[in-house]
Formats: sequence, structure tokens, C-alpha cells
Amino acid sequence: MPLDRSLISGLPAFAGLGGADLDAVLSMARSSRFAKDAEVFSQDEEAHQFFLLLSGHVRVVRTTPAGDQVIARYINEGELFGIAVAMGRTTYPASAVAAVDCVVLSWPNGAWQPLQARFPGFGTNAYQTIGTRLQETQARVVEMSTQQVEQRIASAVLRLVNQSGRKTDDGIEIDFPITRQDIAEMTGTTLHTVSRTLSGWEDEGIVRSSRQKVTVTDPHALMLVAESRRGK
Amino acid sequence: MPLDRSLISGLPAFAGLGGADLDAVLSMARSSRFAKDAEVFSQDEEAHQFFLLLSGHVRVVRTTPAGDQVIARYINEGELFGIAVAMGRTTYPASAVAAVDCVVLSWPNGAWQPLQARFPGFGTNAYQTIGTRLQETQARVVEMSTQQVEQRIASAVLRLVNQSGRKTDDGIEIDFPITRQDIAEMTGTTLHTVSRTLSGWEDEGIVRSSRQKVTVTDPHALMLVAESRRGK
DNA sequence: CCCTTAGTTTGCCCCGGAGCAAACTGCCGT
DNA sequence: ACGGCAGTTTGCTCCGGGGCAAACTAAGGG
Repeated sequence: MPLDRSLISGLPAFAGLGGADLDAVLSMARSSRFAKDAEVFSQDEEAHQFFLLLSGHVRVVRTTPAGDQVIARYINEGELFGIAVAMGRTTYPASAVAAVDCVVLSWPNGAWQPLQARFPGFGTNAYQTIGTRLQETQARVVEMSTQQVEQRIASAVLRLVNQSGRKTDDGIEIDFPITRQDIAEMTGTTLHTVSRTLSGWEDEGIVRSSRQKVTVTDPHALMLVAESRRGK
Repeated sequence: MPLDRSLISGLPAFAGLGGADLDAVLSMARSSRFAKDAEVFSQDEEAHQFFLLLSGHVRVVRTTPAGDQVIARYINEGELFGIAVAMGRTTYPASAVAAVDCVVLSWPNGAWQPLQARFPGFGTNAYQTIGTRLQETQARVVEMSTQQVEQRIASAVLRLVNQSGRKTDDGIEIDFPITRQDIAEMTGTTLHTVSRTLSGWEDEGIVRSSRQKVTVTDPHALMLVAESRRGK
């Protein structure tokens, strides 16, 4: 069953392509469904495909030899991921896990060259994605080098809310399930400290949180926390 | 005075190009000299050029609004840097400072498209460079999230020694001047802790260090330090 | 509907490493 | 030759937040 072009029209990766072009792009792709917690690809395995997230949320995780996990990023709908081929890598440097049930498009690596050659905007967009991620990752290094844990957690929560927030009557809520442990793995701390921090914010009326759910009720106050220079 | 093609022949960025091609590449470039501590480009300024380091060493530094500095990386001879254009950025996300007297080639951003179009290997190499840096930066995030300060310093020193080491009769020496403060800014700690750590290693016979100089006398021992799982 | 289990909260203790202060040392410029 | 200064070393103190342990709670499965 052919894929409908409406799936990818409007995505930045394929901006400006006409209907026939979209069909051509889709004809090389395969769509698949991943249940929550299923692995889309696995760290260090040979990269044979690259992916685009149609719906859902994907968590990209690195695991150290010692077994510690670090969340590299969350992928949002419409984003490319697992593009090892664009970086000249033969294996995936991290694992990708569905944070909720997901629908994913995938192309064999062999489609990379043709796609890029035929649709220059596609290549440009992909490389820009990588560039943006490099910036973000470097910003994270800066954060981890210079900020206290509370500020880092605030930044991480704000990022999640900005990228994947859903308005509710209570405030803005992260629209996929996320544990204290997950937030700890994003910020380089422990679930205990995250829990204490969120509890503190809850007392101050900045957030409301429950099991696997975080709602920011006062984004402005949270931004102040994130920016507050630690007492010199 | 035209630049000699031998300057860039043998560089991975221009691998496989013939003599005439190399001349074409060079005809678009300009070479300049930067004294130690001079800025090649400055954080947040408009990116009009991209660069290739012909000789010397360049330090890429990010400064936070609060004035904290973090060293993103050191650029070695033959590497591209300041390639904001490849990432679709209009400003430089960091400053670049000559760690020693340097010679640098620069191209106007306008040369990017033509170079890429005419020499596909050049674009590929550049994007691979960015991909590699993304991997490295993510590895650094993992390190900062999971390792103790001593291990991080060990990793940083090993990286410096591997990338820019010079054999001496004492061991392998970092071949540009580097302060404790610099190492602190690479590892997210303070110069005091770096100093104490290096002193400790010196007592154990792993390194020899003096003002702005670090020599690793026992690389294997240092690798053990870097890998030592912290006492669970 | 109850029981299991995953996720969360909190209290307590302890320590790695930051902050501060002061002394030391070798370079560099005049 | 001699300051002066940038870079380094070291001692001391203090505390943010990690580790451990235990109790609590909601969700989902049988």
C-alpha cells in the first residue's frame, strides 16, 4: 500500500517539493510502527537505515560500558534521526527507544545519495539538523560545566516544554510520559535529586507533577530559576 | 602572491584533487597569520568566512552571559573550523583564539557552495567533520554525567596527547602551552582541582608538568585512571 | 478487586570538590 | 639585575548533592 504524500508534505526536510517529488521520496521509504519502549535501533549496531519520526516521541540514549545511561535528546514529530549515514558513520552511536507508540518512516542508507542529489534541500536540511544538534549539545556541555543542578533541571524541563509542550488548563504539560530517572539522565544527576527539586518547585507553585507527568504552571518563574546566577 | 598547492595537498578535506583543482581551491582562499592569543573570530559575530588551520593550534571557546568560559575543543593542523556556513548558521557560536602563532586559510562563505558543488569530497569531508564533532561532544556530555573529576581530567589530557602529542625523551608532551585553567575549562572543574590532580599524578610518576606544559610519562597508567570505575 | 510492581518521596549521612586565601616560582620586560 | 606578574601550589573550610535505606502510592494485570 503506497504511502500518502500528505504524510510528509509540510515537513522542513521536504520543503518545496511538489506532489510527484513527495511520492518519489515515499516510494523509497517504509513506514513502521513501534510500541512504547520498543527499540527503533540499537547502539553500536550497523546502521543500514535512517529514520523520520511521523508521530510519537523517541528517546535517544547512550549507554556507557559501565552501564550508565545518558539521554542524548528527544526526537519530535517531523524530525530526522538515526542519520549515521550523513555523518559518515557505519554504526549508530546511541540507541533510539519509542517513548510512546510511534510511527516511523525509514529509508535504506542507499537512498541517501539519490535523495540528496535529487532534492538538494533535503541534504541541506539534514546537515542543518546535525549542525543544530551540535550547537545544542555544546550548549549542554556549557550548562553542565557552569550551572548548578537545580538550574540544569530547570533548563531541561523548559526545553522539553518548549519542544513538546501541550497546553492544558493547568499550564503547559510535557506530552509524553517521563520519569524522574529520565530527567536525571538528561541532566547528569540522580532521580532522588530530581524528585526533591520538583517537590520544591511544587511547593512554590511553579510546577505540578505526578507519576510520569510534569506540568509547568509558571513558566516565567521557571525561567528565572534557570537563569539565576548561582551565588557567585 | 599565489599560494602553493603543497599547502593543502594531502589534507583530508581535499583528498583526491589534482594539482589544478588544488590551485582553484587556493585561488578562492586567503592566508593569514595570527599571533598567540589573537582572535580568529569572535562569538556571536556575523560569520562571513570559514577557516582551515595550516599550522599552529586554535582554541575554540564559548563564553556564557555570566562570563564563564568553556573550551569546546582544540583545532589541529589541517582541520576546518568556523564552518558556521555548513550548519546553516549566520553567526559563530564560539570564539576561536590562537593558542600559539598560527597560519590560517580562509574562504568567504560564498565559496562554500561552489567548492561543494565542484568537489563533492570536500562537502562530504566537512559534514563528516561536523558529525565527528557531534559524536565527540556527546561523548563529553556522557563523561560529565557519569565520571568523577579525576577521570575527566585524565580523559582530557589523553585526548590532548593523542591529538597533539609530541614525543620527547621524557614521554609524550602536549605541544602547545596549556594552563591549569585551560584544562579546568575543558573538564568543568577549577584550576585548583586540576593543579591538585596533576600534582598527585606527578607523585605517582604518571606525568611531569610545569608552567603551561604537561608531559605524560606513563600513558598506560593514565588510561587506567581514566577508565577506573568510580567506587560504585 | 486485590496484589504486584514501577515509580516516587524523604530522611540521613557523608564526601568530593568548590571557594577562599595565601604563599610560591619562574618568566618577561625594562 | 630586578621587579612585577601570570601561572601554580597548597591548606582549610564548607556544602551541594550523591548514596543508601525505607516508606509510600498509583497503575495495571490476573
